[in-house]
Amino acid sequence: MHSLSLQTAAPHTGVNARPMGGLDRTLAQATLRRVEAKEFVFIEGDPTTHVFRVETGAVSLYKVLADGRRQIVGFAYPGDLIGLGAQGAHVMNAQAIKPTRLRCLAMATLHRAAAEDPALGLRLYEAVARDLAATRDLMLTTGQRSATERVVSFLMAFSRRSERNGQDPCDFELPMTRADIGDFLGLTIETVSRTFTKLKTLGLIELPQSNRVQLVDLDQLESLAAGEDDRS
Amino acid sequence: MHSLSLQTAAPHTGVNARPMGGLDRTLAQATLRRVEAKEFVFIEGDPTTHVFRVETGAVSLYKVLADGRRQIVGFAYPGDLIGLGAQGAHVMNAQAIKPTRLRCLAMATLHRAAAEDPALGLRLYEAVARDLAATRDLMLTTGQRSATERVVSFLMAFSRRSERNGQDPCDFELPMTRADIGDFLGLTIETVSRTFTKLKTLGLIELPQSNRVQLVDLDQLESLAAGEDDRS
DNA sequence: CGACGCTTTGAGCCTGGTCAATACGTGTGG
DNA sequence: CCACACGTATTGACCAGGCTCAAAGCGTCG
Repeated sequence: MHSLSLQTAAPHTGVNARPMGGLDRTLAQATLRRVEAKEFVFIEGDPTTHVFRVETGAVSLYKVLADGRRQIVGFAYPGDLIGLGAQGAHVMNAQAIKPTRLRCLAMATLHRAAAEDPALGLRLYEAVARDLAATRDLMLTTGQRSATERVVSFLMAFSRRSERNGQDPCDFELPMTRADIGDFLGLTIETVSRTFTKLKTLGLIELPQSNRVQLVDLDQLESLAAGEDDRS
Repeated sequence: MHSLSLQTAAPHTGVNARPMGGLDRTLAQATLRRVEAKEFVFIEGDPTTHVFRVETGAVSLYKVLADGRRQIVGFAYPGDLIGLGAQGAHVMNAQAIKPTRLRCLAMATLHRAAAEDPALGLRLYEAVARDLAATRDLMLTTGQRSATERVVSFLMAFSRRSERNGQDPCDFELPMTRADIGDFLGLTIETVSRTFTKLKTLGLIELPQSNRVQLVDLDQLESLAAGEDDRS
C-alpha cells in the first residue's frame, strides 16, 4: 500500500480528493475565497503561491495559443485540487465557470504540512498521477474518437461522476457552455450542438433545458462511446 | 526550493532525468534489460512491479481503443523514466521502437530509497508533474492545431530536445515510423507523409532519408508551428 | 531476386469547420 | 409590462482539410 497512484477518470481533471487525511484538516482552516462565474482563479504566468480546493462550483483549466485557440484540459469540481504540479509559475489558466468557493492553501503551508506528515506527500503525488491519467484518457478521446464518440464519452464520464457523488447518473446539469465543451473535446460549438440534437433525435438523450441532460438509453450510449479503451 | 515541479516539454513524455541525485545512484546498480524493437516493456494491465529508465533506444507509450485505434501519449528517450504514476496496474503500453536498454528498478526498492532520501520523493513528484505538463502541451497540439502545425510542432520539439542533448538541432534522426508520428499527433500515416513532402517542397526541411530530417528554415518553421501557447 | 515493411503519391469522399441567420432566455430600462 | 439587448444555443448551406482506398516506390533482409 505504498503503491504509487494512478487511476481512471475523464472530464474530471483537477484531482478528486477522496480520503485526503491530513490534508483535510489543513484545508479546513484554510481561507475561503469566492469567485464569480468567468472570474479567474489564476492565470498562466502567475506565481504559484497557492493550491486550491474547489468547495462548490466549477472551474475550467485551459491553455491558449497565441491566436486565441483554446484547449480546456480539465474541469475541477467540488473536492478537486487545482494548482498542483506547477513549478514557480502556472502554465495554464483556471477560470470559474459558475460562482465558486475555494479553499486557498499557501504553498509554504503545504510544504510544512508535508514535512510533518509523510503520507501527505504521497497523497499529493497520487493526486498529480491521477490528473495525468485523466489527461491521457482525454488525449485518447480527442486524438482518436469522432465527434459523436467524443460527446458521448464526455456525457458518460459526467454521468459516472454524478453517480460517484451519489447523484442521479441519468439526469444532471452541465455547468459549462457549449463553447467550453467544444474547447475541451477539440470540436466547435456548432458541432457540439448538432451532436446533442442528433442524440436527442435518436432518442438517446433528453434536453429539457440546454444545460440539463437526461440519458435515456445508457446501453446504446455506452456502445456509441466506442471502445472504452481497455480497463472496465 | 521546495517548489513543486512542472515544466515544459513536448513529444518528450517519460520524464527527463536531469539531476536525479540519489536516484542515479540507485539506478546505477539496477539490473539492465534489453528489448528489441517492437518488444514490449510492459502492457496495459500488467502489475506495476518496476519503474524503468531508458538508457539507450526509444520507447513509445500508448493507449488503444477496443477497435484498435491507438493514441501514443509520449515517447521516452534516454534518461526518461517510464512506469511511474501507475497504481497497481499499468494503464497503457510501453513498446520499444528501436533496440533499447533499460534500467529496471523494483517498486519496493524505489520506496525503500524514497524512505531514506526525502528529496527522492520530491523528485518523483516532479517527474510526474513534468509528464503531466508535457501531456497537456500535446493535448493543446492535437486538440487545436492543424495537420501542418502539428507536424511542425513535433519537429521543433524534437529539435529542441536534440539541442538539449548537445546534438545538432537541425539535423536529426527520427526513431519512430510515420505511423507512430500519426498516432502521436492524431493524424493518419498519409497525412504525416504528405505534410513532410509539403515542407520539403516549401524548402523548409530536407529528407535525405525517410528517417533523417534537416531543418532548413527554422524561423519560418517556428512561425508555421503557430502560436507557441504562451511561455517562451 | 523476391518478399516484406515502410513510405509516398493519387483520386475521391466525408466529417467537421466556417460563415451566417435565427431562436431562446434573462435582465434592463423605458 | 413590453421592448430591447446581450449572451448562448440551434440550425442551415457551403466548403475544405484530412481520411479512405488504392497503387506504386524504395530499402532491407533472407
